[in-house]
Amino acid sequence: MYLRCLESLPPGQGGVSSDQLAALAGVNSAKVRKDLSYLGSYGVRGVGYDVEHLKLQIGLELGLERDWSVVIVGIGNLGRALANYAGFGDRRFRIVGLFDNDPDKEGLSVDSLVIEPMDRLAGAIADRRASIGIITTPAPAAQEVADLLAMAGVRSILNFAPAVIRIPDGVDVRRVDLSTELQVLSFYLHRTAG
Amino acid sequence: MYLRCLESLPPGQGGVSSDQLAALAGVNSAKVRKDLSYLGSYGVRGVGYDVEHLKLQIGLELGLERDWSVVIVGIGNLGRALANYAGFGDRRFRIVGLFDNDPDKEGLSVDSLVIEPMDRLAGAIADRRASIGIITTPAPAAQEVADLLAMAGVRSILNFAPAVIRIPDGVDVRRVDLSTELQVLSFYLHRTAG
DNA sequence: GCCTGTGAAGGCATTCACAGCA
DNA sequence: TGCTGTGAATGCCTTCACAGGC
Repeated sequence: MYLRCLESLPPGQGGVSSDQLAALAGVNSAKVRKDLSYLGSYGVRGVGYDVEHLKLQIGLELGLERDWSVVIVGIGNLGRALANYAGFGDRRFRIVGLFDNDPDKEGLSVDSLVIEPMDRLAGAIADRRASIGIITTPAPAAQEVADLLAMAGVRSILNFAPAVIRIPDGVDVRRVDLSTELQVLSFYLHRTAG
Repeated sequence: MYLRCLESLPPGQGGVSSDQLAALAGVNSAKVRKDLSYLGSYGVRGVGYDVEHLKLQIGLELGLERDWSVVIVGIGNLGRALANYAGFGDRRFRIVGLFDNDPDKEGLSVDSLVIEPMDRLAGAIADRRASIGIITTPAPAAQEVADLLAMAGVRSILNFAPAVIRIPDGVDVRRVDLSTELQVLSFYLHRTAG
């Protein structure tokens, strides 16, 4: 988030204080300083942080100095939207495969990639060295897809299916659940008089 | 999340224990009990919780006994995907408006709704009693859209734009940031070797 | 015997507050 | 004077552990 805030700064701006960054990120300035202190002591007392240096250091810490290859499984509306999504961090994340179990979709192309059948998934992950898998299937298929991904060597999964999936140790999952987000909003609306 | 887990249970299952629910949700059983205890004492010692009753109570707490009207601003790939998204909680959330500032998109229809220009946004929110707004614009437009939404009376915002937006008190924002999610995955991959 | 409800303990993240340095 | 870096204080969330009830 700090990286994003730094990138939104005008190019000329050489330095930034924890107060400024806190305002941009919507957090407390002490938190900014403590967070950034984990990277090392890159700030200058009385002055602030050097924007370019900080961007570089955060990028290094996040592992953004290299590209990561990504496969997407489940090419419905959401999968297609993600495949087209230009916002994937300056192309640090390269999409190298689209998979769907619907034979009718096989061979259709989305953003210069061709949709492949599920039986090619494991081979493709190995061949193309994919380490991230995105699941955009319906909920019932999510666990099976996660198993396939993990088995084939994917070590990080972004799960958009509305289901909790279980994976082996060493594989990391993050869940993005649109309908849960809406339900949380519903809760707040309901709470604050409604 | 518990609600989702309960809904995934076979219809016949009358009761459920905190241990079972914990396994489904991927959390500690003490946490389940503590969380559910905020709803009231609906469990029976030695037995567990009644599935149907629990679903009802959670739904009530979340404000899901009524429908909420939603507008989506920014009808690119992601906005379109969300408009089509059948998974919006059993239609508890009704999409009542699609808006985009691109004149070429005006009048196009998506899932039985027609894309409208931005100058109709405020009127539509008032007329159709929308209380939730979804922002799927590019980052630079997000703040302006958020201001418009808040001004027009929307009280909850789901922000998919990769930007931190500032809104008046009384308006609630949740952020879903796909590229941040990927960067977090990148961090873990980077961390755990290679 | 089994499972809930909950005080108490523990752990983690945030914030405070200020010493230290430019 | 201005702003960082960080111990100490705070507060929150999670987990433990067990009394209480079926």
